[in-house]
Amino acid sequence: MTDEAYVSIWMRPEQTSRGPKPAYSRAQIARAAVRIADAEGLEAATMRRIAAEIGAGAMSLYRYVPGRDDLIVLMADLLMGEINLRGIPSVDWRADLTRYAEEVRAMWLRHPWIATVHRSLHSYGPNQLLLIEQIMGVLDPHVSVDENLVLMSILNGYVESVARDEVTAAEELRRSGLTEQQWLARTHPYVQQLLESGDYPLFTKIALEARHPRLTSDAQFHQGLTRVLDCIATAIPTTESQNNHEKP
Amino acid sequence: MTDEAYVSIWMRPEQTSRGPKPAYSRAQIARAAVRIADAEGLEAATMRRIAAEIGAGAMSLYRYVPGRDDLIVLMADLLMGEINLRGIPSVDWRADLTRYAEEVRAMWLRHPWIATVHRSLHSYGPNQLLLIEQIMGVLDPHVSVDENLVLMSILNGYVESVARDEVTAAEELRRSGLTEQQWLARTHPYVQQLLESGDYPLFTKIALEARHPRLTSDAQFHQGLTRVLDCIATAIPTTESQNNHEKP
DNA sequence: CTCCACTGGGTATGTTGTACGCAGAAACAA
DNA sequence: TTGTTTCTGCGTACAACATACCCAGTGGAG
Repeated sequence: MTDEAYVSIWMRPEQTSRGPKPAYSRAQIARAAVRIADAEGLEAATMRRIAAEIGAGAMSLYRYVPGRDDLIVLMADLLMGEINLRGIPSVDWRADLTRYAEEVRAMWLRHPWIATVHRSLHSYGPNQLLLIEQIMGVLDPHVSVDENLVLMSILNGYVESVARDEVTAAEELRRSGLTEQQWLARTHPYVQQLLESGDYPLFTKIALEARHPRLTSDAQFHQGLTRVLDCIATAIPTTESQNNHEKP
Repeated sequence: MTDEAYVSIWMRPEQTSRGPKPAYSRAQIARAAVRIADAEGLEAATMRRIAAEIGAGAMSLYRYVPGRDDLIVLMADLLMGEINLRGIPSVDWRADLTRYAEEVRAMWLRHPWIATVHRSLHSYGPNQLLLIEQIMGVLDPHVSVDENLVLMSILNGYVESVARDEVTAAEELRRSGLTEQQWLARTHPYVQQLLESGDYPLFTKIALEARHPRLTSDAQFHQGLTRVLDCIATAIPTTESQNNHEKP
């Protein structure tokens, strides 16, 4: 299915000309793979397992996809399509970016395995590209393209890194096969050892004094998000709706 | 080497009591693995390959490390030890955080495979924990622990997400085995197709009008970093050295 | 009706992490 | 010193993986 000048799966559309009608489709295969990865992790989504899920033989998948890596690219783009940005951009950029951040994080939590997928320009499919269009459209009326790129890289960096931490922990818990209580009980001795060693005073300060880690992960997320959006606000020249800053 | 209540490799220190003197060591094995991963990617650092690198039999490694995943944890902590933060915290928090950001990014570029490693609390080794101590120490005199956590998560999010994008591209190039020119020539048709489709006006605007993507990656990185630090500055109550803002 | 580009998929191969077992070495107990 | 125990290095073996190759069957093009 590949030849020497292969670039990406997006340059190799599904084609059907002569011969028997295909029994399956890329979308069907990708959806089955996502289902398995959601439930049991990306490493469980093997070619054989995916094929079994749709009732096909293992080697049949290679009629639709050059290899497993390309299939994962398809899966990732499917996920990007789940992000619902209807009504964006609106008149309220801050609300738009908040909604975007929440949607991205929610998608990550639904599909924790996305943290293991490498994404770069040539792997961007239609859904990812559409997302870029919509999100760049939010600040496009207010700032230059260059400024827009910088600000979105800060926002995306924050959102993805928080989401990454959350799903890393969630995946570890799932992989362990333990309940959350059991897992915490297992991890506790290590934390205890660090605290008692006395070598890590600031880590100790975080563990003992900080209220942030005791908030719900939702609240933690929004706390940082608010700061990021405040930062973006200062970069926007003339805003009629100057947002409410609160300093405790 | 593992039993039912296994937590992490940091709870299982290297021990030597009875029996023959070990011929190798965890550190030696981890260093060899890092060397291979740097040169050929993490997937090339197989147990057999690492063992061969130090002149051992494949199964000998399991006398030092419970499994490959734990070895990768050791490798990651070795990398954290490369980050040189001598003289931090100083009196100038902005210089400190800039240096930290640059050091982290430089480390990522030296070891691109770090992007594929999942890190979470119970995988944090001594070097990672020391890094946390040092970096939390920078703003500790100026803000509350909670504020500090939020601000550092924004900074780390930015730094790691930019570094991640850079090393993803670099790894793709390496994996292709092509020169940069050849690689760009390969990718070009896809970009061209996107531009010509007319479906992605903002993507087109970025490709044609933006100057940001034409800067060196160093300059791109520092541009966003400056903004992040400006954002942090607004969260610090009384600063004697109010930094120079420039608005074009 | 003939052809052949296509399909589904069985079999086979090379590579991986790692379980198991064994021979030898070093510390301990006598 | 002399067992005895507990460690070491590591060869062999195995299950799981992605996937190359092959072949039989199918259905639109001529």
